[in-house]
Amino acid sequence: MEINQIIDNIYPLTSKSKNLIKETIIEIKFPKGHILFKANKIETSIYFIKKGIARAYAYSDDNQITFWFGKEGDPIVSMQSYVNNQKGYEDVELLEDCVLYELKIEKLQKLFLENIHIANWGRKFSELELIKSEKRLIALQFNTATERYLALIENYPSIIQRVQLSHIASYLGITQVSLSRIRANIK
Amino acid sequence: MEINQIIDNIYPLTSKSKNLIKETIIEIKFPKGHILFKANKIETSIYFIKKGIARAYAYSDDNQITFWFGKEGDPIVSMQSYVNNQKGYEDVELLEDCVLYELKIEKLQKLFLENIHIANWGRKFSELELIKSEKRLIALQFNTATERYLALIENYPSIIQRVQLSHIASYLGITQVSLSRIRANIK
DNA sequence: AAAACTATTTAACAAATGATAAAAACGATA
DNA sequence: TATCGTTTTTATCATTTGTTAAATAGTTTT
Repeated sequence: MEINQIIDNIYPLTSKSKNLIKETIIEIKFPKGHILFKANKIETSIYFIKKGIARAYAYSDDNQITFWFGKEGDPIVSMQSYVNNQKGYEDVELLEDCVLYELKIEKLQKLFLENIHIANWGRKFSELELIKSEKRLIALQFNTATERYLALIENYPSIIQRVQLSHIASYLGITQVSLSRIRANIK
Repeated sequence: MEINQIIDNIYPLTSKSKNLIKETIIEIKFPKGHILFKANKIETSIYFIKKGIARAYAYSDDNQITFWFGKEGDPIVSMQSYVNNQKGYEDVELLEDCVLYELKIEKLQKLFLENIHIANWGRKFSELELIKSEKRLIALQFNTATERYLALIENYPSIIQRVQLSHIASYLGITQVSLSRIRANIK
């Protein structure tokens, strides 16, 4: 997805303000398997996905638990770094060859203080992420694993083709074995 | 908690900007049991809790599931109304006699467009709520019910005195019976 | 195509949680 | 204090999910 559309989908800006954001952005490619963010590190950039798919995961004991997927148009953000300038707890791995738009957090925050339209764009950005997070939280609390799996393939059918089931299982809050069972029961 | 402190805890403002927000705020009291927000309704206000405690819940089949608690200093927001001007899915019930600060969403949004400091205050507000939501999500996905219960009483010991266990159980994503079992096993 | 490696499914048993009902504890109030 | 209503705990059994290991399927490499 092109950067103009990504920016405007969050909150439409005049081309003047949009250009101020775009001047801080560079396009950058990474191969499949690249680790974009490392846990326990303060990240200095956020990204938007032009092409590709990524996951964020953290460790629980020895095993990785995926808690976020991003695809074309989605932002990749270490919230602890972005909001509090603190170390994040997640790795982000690219699951396909990716083309990303990179924004330096420092430059963006400078724009927030200088340009009210961009400040409101940044406000809207967090508001939309908050809505996503809240919906995800409620799904996890209200729905069974089977319901969450059906909702996922309903909302994003091609994820099954693009992401391996072990990652999807941990995203759903269950083991891979349990997901396999659920898939067998649905048919 | 006083409104000046609540505002400054989100993002410190000059007294001039802070006064613009404070001019839109009224203090208002409600008795225990009052239903502040109703599901399937567009809410026109957000609140901050000066004194008291509240919960948000929604229905799953016939039973209420609590997915949020708020205490002194916390905001009470129907995110769907606040962000998208759409109907929310939650009721908010006051669990004690409460003193609240009320802000009309419309007035606040007008200030966001007029005052860059307030726009950044609004940005920070959502960012902080987002961090809370993400932490909650990860706790739900990573930790067992027992761990979530222990973390809750660690972070907020007095909640056991202020909120009945059936609400806490659904907040933790388990039944009341299951929570009772967990509590019996801990001792 | 065979071999090596990885991902997914299946099986068997253990542990955690859900559902329902009854008992006990707690609070409010007459 | 006795009674009524509500909340919490306990008990029992069913269901779901976890754990471990082995089997199968799918991919990549040689």
